[in-house]
Amino acid sequence: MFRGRYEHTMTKTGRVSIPSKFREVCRKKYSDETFVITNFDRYLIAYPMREWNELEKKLSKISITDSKVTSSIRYLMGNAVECPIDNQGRVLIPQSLRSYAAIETEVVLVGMLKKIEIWSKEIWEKENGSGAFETFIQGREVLAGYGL
Amino acid sequence: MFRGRYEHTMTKTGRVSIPSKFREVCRKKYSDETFVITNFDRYLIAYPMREWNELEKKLSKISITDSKVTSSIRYLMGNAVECPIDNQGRVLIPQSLRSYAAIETEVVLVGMLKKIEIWSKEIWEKENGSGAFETFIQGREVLAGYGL
DNA sequence: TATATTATGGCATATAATGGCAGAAGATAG
DNA sequence: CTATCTTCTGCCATTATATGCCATAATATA
Repeated sequence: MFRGRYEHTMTKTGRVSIPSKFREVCRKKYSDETFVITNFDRYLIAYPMREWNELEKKLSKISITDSKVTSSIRYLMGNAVECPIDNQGRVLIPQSLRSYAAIETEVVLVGMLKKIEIWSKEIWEKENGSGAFETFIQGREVLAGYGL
Repeated sequence: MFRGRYEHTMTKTGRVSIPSKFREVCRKKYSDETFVITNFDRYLIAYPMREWNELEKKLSKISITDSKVTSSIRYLMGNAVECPIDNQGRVLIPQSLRSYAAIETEVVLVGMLKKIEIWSKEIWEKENGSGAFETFIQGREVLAGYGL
C-alpha cells in the first residue's frame, strides 16, 4: 500500500517524479507502472491502473437513465487521465489537471493506501499545515474502532 | 475505455480532431476507427461502431407496441451518422448534428467509458462548469456502493 | 570511499492539433 | 442535361505539446 509524504518539484513541461517507494508498490503489488490521475477537491488523486479499471467496470454497468449519476460519472471520467511512468520514473500531469489543482512547481505526494494524492505545496500547507494535528485528534476516535 | 476531457476547436468545414487517447482506444480495443454519432440531450454522443451495433441489436428486440419507445428509437436512429476518422485523426460532424448541439467552434470532448460525449463549450460550461464538484459530491453517494 | 539509485534539468525529436487550400463529389437551379 | 454552388475530403504546413534520452547533482547503500 502507498504510504508516506514526499515533496518534489515539477519540471517546466509538467513532469513529476514518482517517489521510488511508490514505484516499488506499483511494480510489486500491481506489476504495472501506470496511474490514472483525476481531480478531487483541491488536489489530484492517482490510482494504479488496476484499481481504476475495477472502478470503471462497475460504473459501466450502471444504466444511463439517472442523470445525477450520469453527471457524477461524467465528472469522474472526464477528469481522469492515464499517466504512465516514464523511464526516469516520472509522470506527465496534463495542463488541465495542473491548473485545476493549482500546481505550479512545488508538489506534495501523499501515500493513501490504494491511491496517491498529489497536492500543490501551497494548498497542502494551508489545509494540512498547522492545525492538522488537532484535526487528527478529532478524527482519531473513529479510527480507534479499527485497531489504532 | 474512454476517459478524459479535451477542448478542441472545430474547423470552418465542421471537422473536429479526436483526441489521440480516444483514437488509441479505437485502435486497440475496437480495431476500428469509425464512430456512430447521434444527438442525445444538449450534446452529441459518439459510439465506436461495435458498441453501436450491440446497441442496435438490443433495440431490435424491443417489441414495437409502445409508441413512445418507438419514437425514441426513431429519434436515436434517425439522427445517427457514421463518421470515420480521417488520416489527420478528425471526424466530420454533419451540419444537422452541429446545429442540434449548438456547436460552432469550441468543442468539449468527454470520455464516458464506452462512448464519447461531444459538447459545445458554451453549453458545457453552463451545465458542468463551476458547481460540478458539488454535484459530484451529491451524486457520489450513489456511486459509493460501486467502490469509490 | 566507491557504487548505485533517485530526483530533476535540458534538449532533441516525435506526435498532436488545427488552419488553409484545392480538387472531388454531390446538390440545386436554370 | 449542364452550369454553378455547396459541401466533403485529402493533403500540406505550422505550432504547440508530449516524449525519449542524456547529463548532473544529491542521496542512499554496500
